[in-house]
Amino acid sequence: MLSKIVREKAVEAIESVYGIRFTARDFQVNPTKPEFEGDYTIVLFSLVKQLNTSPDQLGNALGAKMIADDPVFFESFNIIKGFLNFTIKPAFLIDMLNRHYQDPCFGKAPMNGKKIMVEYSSPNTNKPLHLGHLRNNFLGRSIAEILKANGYDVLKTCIVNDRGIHICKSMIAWSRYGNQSTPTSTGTKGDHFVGDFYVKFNDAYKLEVEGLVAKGMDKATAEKEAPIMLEAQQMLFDWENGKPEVIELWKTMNLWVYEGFDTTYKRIGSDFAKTYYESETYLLGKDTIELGIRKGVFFRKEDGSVWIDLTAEGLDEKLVLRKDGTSVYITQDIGLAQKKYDEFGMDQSIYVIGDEQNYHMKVLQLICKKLGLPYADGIHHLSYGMVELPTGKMKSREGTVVDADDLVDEMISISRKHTQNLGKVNDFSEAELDELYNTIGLGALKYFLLRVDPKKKMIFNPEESIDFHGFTGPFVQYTHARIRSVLKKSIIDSGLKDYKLPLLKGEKDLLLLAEQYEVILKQAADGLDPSAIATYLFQLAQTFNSFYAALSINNAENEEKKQLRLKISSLVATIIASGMEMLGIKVPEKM
RNA sequence: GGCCCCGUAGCUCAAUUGAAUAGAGCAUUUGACUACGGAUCAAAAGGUUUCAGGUUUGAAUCCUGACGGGGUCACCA
Repeated sequence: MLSKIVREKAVEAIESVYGIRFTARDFQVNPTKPEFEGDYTIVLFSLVKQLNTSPDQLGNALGAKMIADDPVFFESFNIIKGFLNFTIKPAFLIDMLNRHYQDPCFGKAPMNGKKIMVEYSSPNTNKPLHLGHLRNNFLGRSIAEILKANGYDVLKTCIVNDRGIHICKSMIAWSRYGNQSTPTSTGTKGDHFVGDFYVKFNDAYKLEVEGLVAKGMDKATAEKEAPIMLEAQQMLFDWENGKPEVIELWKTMNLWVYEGFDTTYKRIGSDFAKTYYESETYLLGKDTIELGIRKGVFFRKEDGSVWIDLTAEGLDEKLVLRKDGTSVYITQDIGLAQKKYDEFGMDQSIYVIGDEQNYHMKVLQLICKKLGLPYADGIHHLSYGMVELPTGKMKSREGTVVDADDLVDEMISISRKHTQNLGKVNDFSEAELDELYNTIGLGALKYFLLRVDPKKKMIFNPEESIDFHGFTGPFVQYTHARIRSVLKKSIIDSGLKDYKLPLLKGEKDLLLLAEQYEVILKQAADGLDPSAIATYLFQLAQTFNSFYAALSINNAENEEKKQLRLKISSLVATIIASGMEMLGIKVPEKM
């Protein structure tokens, strides 16, 4: 961690020269901009004021002192307009290179004894997964990997919304229009099969409402009185009362969906240590509500419904239990939070949920805090933005949803086309080719969704397919394959112990960049932000490709340079493989 | 309407969380394979960071206001 080392050395130097102890946060240390000479820069302005001196005076005093104290670490310094730039001696970088050039654990932290739960995916069992779910799945999976690399004991969980009125809608539609067909009998993937009936329900519902309105009923009443809707509500009632044929149908249809989800999850690489089903947890939380009433956190209105008053916190009054005693969404979440904590006792719990639920999650955490629950502070909502089309939000009712399976298929088929055009893997078997197409197609898709800041909504244009050139997954994968190919042509010996030649720009750039990997990993974990890694890996790959074009590796000027560049290449490939793994993306040896 | 989020090149995104001349990719134009992989590299062009004020040595970043876009305010989940 060069920036940290420079910072610490600066703190010491200031103390010994001026007798004042600063903390590391009082001033900034950045990598030096390429147009200036140096590797790391101390920004002097914030110090000047408190030390009552000029930037030049401070810079000279600090620079001289730091070089005198650490002549083996710092080579030189210069001051430009309040910026103190240091050049680092190669020895530090060479030492790092020797230790880590093929170390898969480079940059990762040792176990810290903390347990984190990451809940993600959380699908409904009434329709297939779409592009928004993909962002959720990739984010959740990636965050889990990043936290693991930072020393946490990570537990991936998923809550399946397998119950409720929306599920009954598919069931009603199938009863009415299904004619006993099944995914097998129609050759349809189970989740799509059920999803189609969900659409059928909405079509039929719309027609019935229109019919009632035509007969003179007002729209709001018609929406409540449409026979198909009443049927669905009756079915939900029957389900809750355990009516055998309803439960039977529900089980059958859910099974179809799970088979479909399973296939998709396997393809995209989502897995969970524990899956919760809402049908098994929706009654939880009621006793917590009772506890809250006793504690005075909640209050009961005359009609029997239970509420919490959050107006003091700038929010509203929020219902936590219906007047008939049944639970609402938040009641279940309160219960599930408790259950998870009872089962796993984690220090933190991360919910990967879209930003349309910001308010809900705020309320959830606030309630847990007011109840004095031990896990309240550990709740963290990883709120991500919607994936939108150029025309706006995706809407299932308007058929403007980008289906996950379709998109994955398309990505794989594009990667097949590209690969075949290039014709570099003619020695691959059919099975190897299929795996390669998968690796590249999914790599492009995952990288596309993970390279932007999770908090921001992003736009996906289905008209233009996802790119395979430039700032993309395949670019990074290509760089890895290229390095592996070069490395196969030579042997790395154990030399370089006393490397004395100066480092060329391309060589030093890569070493400095590689050195930052550890900091990037930490940043990604602290900010729950995989895009930090995606951006970094692209920069690393790009820097390598420039280096590759400018300097020969296997035909270097001498053996020492050759070994240096082989090791640098190996380090870069190691970091790419490690970083891509955190994004859930595989890297091929050849492509 | 209340509350929350967002507005950066033609398009999609960055900017080390307040620092030096705001960076990439795509698209456009030009150049580079008998040196290790051209899914690459080198270069050109593209910006009043929505607008108007303010704080600061320093603002895309912080504050105020306007304009534009989105989310949310269910006894739905």
